[in-house]
This record gives sequence, C-alpha cells and structure tokens, in this order.
Amino acid sequence: MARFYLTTAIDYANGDPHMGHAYEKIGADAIARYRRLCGDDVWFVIGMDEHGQKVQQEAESQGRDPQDWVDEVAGKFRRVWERLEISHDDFIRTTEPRHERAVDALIERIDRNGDIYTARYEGYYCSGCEAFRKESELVDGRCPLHPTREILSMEEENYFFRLSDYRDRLVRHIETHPDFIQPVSRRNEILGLLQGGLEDISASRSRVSWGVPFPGDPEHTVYVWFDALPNYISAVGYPDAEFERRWPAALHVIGKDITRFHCVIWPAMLMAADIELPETVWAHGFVMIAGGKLSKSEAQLLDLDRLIDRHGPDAFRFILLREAAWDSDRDFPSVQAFLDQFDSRYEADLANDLGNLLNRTVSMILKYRDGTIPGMETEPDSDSAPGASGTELDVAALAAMKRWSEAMDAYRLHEGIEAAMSIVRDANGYIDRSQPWKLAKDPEATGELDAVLGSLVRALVCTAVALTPFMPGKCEEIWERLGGDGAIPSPARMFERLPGQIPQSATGVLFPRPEP
RNA sequence: GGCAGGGUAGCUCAGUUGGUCAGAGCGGGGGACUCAUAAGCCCUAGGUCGCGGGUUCGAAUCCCGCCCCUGCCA
Repeated sequence: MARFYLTTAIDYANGDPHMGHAYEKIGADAIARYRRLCGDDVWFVIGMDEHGQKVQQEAESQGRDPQDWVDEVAGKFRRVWERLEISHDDFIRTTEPRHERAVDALIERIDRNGDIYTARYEGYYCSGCEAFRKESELVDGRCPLHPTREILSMEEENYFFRLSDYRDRLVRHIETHPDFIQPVSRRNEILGLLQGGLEDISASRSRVSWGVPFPGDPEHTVYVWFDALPNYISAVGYPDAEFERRWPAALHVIGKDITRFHCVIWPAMLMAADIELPETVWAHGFVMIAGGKLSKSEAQLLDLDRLIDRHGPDAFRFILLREAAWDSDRDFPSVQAFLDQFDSRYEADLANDLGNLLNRTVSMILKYRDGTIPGMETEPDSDSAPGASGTELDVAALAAMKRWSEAMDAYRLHEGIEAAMSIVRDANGYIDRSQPWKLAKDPEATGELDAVLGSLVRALVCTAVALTPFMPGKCEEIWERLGGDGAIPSPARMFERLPGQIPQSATGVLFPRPEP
C-alpha cells in the first residue's frame, strides 16, 4: 500500500474562512479521496497558522486575548470544513505544544548545522508584510502593498538563516526532480528566481511577542514563516523518529502566492536539517472576481455558508473544481457572472445531465425489468481489444475512465471531472440513439434492451466512482439508488460487484432544480 | 526594466513532433422524440486562429518585428 501524505497550506487566523480557503481544501480533499479510492495509505493534514503580528493586532483591536481569538477562528474554519466534507486526518494548529516543540527542535537542528547566525539589522519594517523592506521597495516612504501602514525604521539584532548557501542545491534538486514544483509555470518562476541568487533571511522577530520563543533567546520569537512551514512535519510527530512513518510528504498543496516559501525557503530549511524533501509542491491558482478586487457588499454575496446553501456542499465542491482549473486562475467579470455560472453549472451538469440520467435509467429498469438490472454477469473487457465485448457506451465509458485516472494521477482535477462528465453525455446520447422505449415494445428485442439497460448502469457506476472524490455524498447516493452494496468500489474493482437490483425507492430527484 | 507564459467562434477554453486543425463545452437559432427533473437527443456558429513580414509545396502550429494581457522578479 503506497503511503500518501498530503497537506494544504495552513490558513492564517486573521479572518474568517472564504471561498479561496475553500477552493484549496476542496481540491486537496478530492486528491485525498482519489488516492484512498485507489487503495493508498493516505494521511491528509490541514490546519491553522496562528502566530504573528497580524493575528496579535487583530486580537488586540477586538480587545481579545490572542489565544482566545485564534481558538474562535479555528472553530469557524473547522465548521466549514465539516460542512464541506473535507476528509482530513489531522488538524494542526501552530499554537499547539506539539507544534512549538517541533519548531524548537527544527531550529536547534539547523543551528547545530551552522546555518543560523546573528546579525544587526537596520532597515525599514512593514507590519503589513511582517517583513523588512528595502528603501528602494518603498513608494513615497510606504509599502506598496500596505500603503495605509506606517513604515517603521528600526534597528535590531536578528537571527538569520543561511539561505544563500542553498541556492545551488535547490537548483540541482529542481532540475533533477521535474515533478518537485508543479505546474511547470511555477517551476520556471522559481528557477528564474534562483538564477538571480538568494539572500539570507531573517528567522526571528524581536518586537512580535505572539509567536514561538526563539530557541535559546526568549527575547525573540520565531519569524512566522519559520513557524508556519514546519507544521508539515510537526503534524506527523517531528522530532520523534516516528514522523518518518509519514514523511516525506507526497504532496503539498498551496496557493500560487506562497510558492517561493514552499519551493525555496522550506526545502532549504529541510536540507539544513538533513530532512528529506517533499515529493511535489503543487501551486494552484485562484478563483477571482474582477481580478480579485471585491467590495464589501460583493464579498458578502460570496459568503461561504450562503454559497454552500445555494445547491448544497457536494454541488459547491463540484462546481468550483469544474469551473476553475486546478493549475491556473479563473477570473469572473463580476459577482453576478460568477453566480450565474455557478447556477448554470448546477442546472446543466448536475440536475439536467447527471441527475436526469440517473432518473431515466432507474425509471426504465423499474418499468421494463421490474428493477432487475440485466446483463451484469458479463463485465466489459477493459484490457483486450476495446469493443470486443460490451456496448458502444461501455467502450466509451472505459476510455473515459482511463483518461480520468491519468488526469487524477497527475492532479489535473478539472480534466478528471471533464472525463467523468463525458460519460454522462455519452450515456444520454446513447439512450436517445438506442431508444429503449421502442425496444421495450418489441418482443424480439429483449436481448437488445437488456444490453442497453445493463451498459447504462455500468456507465453510471463509472460516473459515480469517477465523481466520488468531488461529490462523495451524492455519489454514494447514486451507488445506493442503483442497488450498490457497501462503499463505492475502487476503479480497479469496479466491475467485480456490480449491483443487480434497483430498489423501488430509487426514484426521486438527486439534484432538485431550484424553484423558478 | 528583466524573465516566463499567453492572445483561437458571443463566453470559457482544446489544439501533440508544421499538411481533414479550424475544434469542444456553454449560450443563441432550428428540428425530431418521450424513458426522464418541460430534462435529454439531433442539426446549426461561416471565427483575418492579436498585427505585419519571412521560411516552406503547405503554418494557428517554425523564424523575425510590433501591439496587448497575465504571472514572477527588480
């Protein structure tokens, strides 16, 4: 059984969960569910990044104790993940003792290897970025990203990480591991960035108290990124040796805005501590409205709970991942355009195409065969000559399943969905071409009708299997309505336990059309 | 300013190594059917494949120049 340790970025606890957070978790969850379906030993971790100046300030501005505040924020995130059926195995928070212990151990380890040193730092500090800015980076004496914040001119003793020493090793690693950074556009960006050389970076802060005390110097706290990144190992038990039962991670799913932290700083930290690197870092794009700029009222229309309420959690997962390709951005011109597309996807793909396909299939088998699914004793042949057995629909469905696994193996989630939906389209077309309602009236055509009905059920089983990473709840319902027994089968075992009898209770609307 | 990737039907995008590559989905228009959530199916889009050159028997697909967009960096 292949180990598959999967992580997402931990979410920064300075605000409420929104669609961007959800998009990442849903995509990662689809990958986790797919790998489990294939039989992998999956360990899926998400969590919260709870330290740092912005969290401290946010809590203070509300007159709250920071820990109290992050507890509340973490609760909100957990509730949403529960609603969205995120199947994580663990939820790591950077304020947990197990995490602080790991950060402490990791930094000490890096220090022992000689890659931490102290230096006096003089410069400008932007509290928005929680980072030092060069004078040349300032516009009119202010940070271009946070023009409302004061720039602090300061001088402090800092601990630095010898990042510059790792440039060559990083380049070599990226070049010899083509899958390390994906998609390739991000890989090229990082290689370009490394080309220009690296500077050492500060690993501590003296004026931020809300953080992990710097090992050996409680006057400083660990800089947020040096605190946040190690969550990937702290969550699986570092520094105890048992962490290697899960580590290295098969996949870090992150947003494209933090690729350099995950593809440069994090691997360098791991190298400095003699820890293996993750196999792949996948930087997904963003779902944006009008380039990402949202007014308060617009943002309110996109309130996560209200969006999920619109057509239910499964539909929400499906629509988001269908609309926004997992490897690139998706920009909608307006909130209204987004909502229109959201609704139209639901009605066209789910209610009309998939839901209706299930209904017409179930209805015909109940009507013409009293619920008994015909022809399930002969399974279509997937290996030898395509089309040697099974109907044209079987052939098309098997081909689509092949495209599906290839896409899913490569984390091309949108292509996986597309392959699954192509089965639905093919099945609907197949029904109309073979006209089972006519076959049902022709006593000579029982064999033909059996073949049609049987292959429709097989196509629906394929669809349910292929979509289960995206819509676990609804796919289970499809499986049950077809008379399937137990959990949804794996793609490899799909045809070994096909259902035989449609329950009378199987009629009913799977994806109700919204009231006009 | 440097580097990278793009500009293809109203919209979102596919188009491998140059020769059925001018496509798919959605939307719009028309039609036949009835198992089904008035759903589904079939037909239909005449788009200078950003602009201008060039290579070639032949380029959306290669080369040069230009315009515009996006990302990363500065």
